[in-house]
Amino acid sequence: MTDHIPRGDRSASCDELFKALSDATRRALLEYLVREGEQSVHALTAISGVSQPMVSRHLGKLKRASLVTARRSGRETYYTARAKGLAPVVQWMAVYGALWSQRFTALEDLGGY
Amino acid sequence: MTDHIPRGDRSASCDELFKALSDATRRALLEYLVREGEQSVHALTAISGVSQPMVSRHLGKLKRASLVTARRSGRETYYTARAKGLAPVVQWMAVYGALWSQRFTALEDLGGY
DNA sequence: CCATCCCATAATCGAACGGTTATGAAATGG
DNA sequence: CCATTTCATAACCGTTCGATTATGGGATGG
Repeated sequence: MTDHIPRGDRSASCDELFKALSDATRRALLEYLVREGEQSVHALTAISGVSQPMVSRHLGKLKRASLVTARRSGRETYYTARAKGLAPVVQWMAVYGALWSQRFTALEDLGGY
Repeated sequence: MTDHIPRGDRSASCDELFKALSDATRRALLEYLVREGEQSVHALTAISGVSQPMVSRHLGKLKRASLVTARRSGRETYYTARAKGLAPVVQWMAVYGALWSQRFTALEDLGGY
């Protein structure tokens, strides 16, 4: 409330976000977390197709990009997709997508071409 | 009309798009094209902060990602931001952003900033 | 014509990246 | 306790990437 500008420390920069999303394996992990909810590294490794250390590193990047959060319980670490993480990218798309459509008067119906 | 799914041949894959958007210089070029409209490589080089060959290569990537089009006129090449290029990413965001918001019932301060 | 301008490509370099195996550190369970 | 599970980190390798300088090839204009 005291905070009009929501540029919190947990909000990643657009650059970091786009970089995090630019890898297919990372997106697959993220998509799985979105669809299935909180998952352990073990479970994510099972469906990722890459080694466990690689999964950990990918999750680390997603975490640094504020796209996931980690919860440690015993010897397992559970990762969860973070809701507000995509906000900066959504905003970027809104700004440039909007200007874009506006400039071209939306002769594109997104479905028609 | 025969085509319900907008998966046209000129539409780049999500992977290619995210990769194209993952570089700050490339995004700056794209943003400039969106704001200022069609520009020559010369003009883009002037505002990019990198060398002309690098601008050409960045534009090449944006073009391969279907985010810009090129028009050659004499010895100059004019690049234009392409409206429909962002569609796959917008769709991706819609799908996962939606599920996300739904799951967390949030999207709370997205309007705040 | 010839010098010039605009652009693209080639060669090259260092940094970053995705991936692997090996190792180590906690927590769990028999 | 000791073996095992779970995860993270380290060391390493090949590839990709961003960026540079150098080169070449078309248009342009004196």
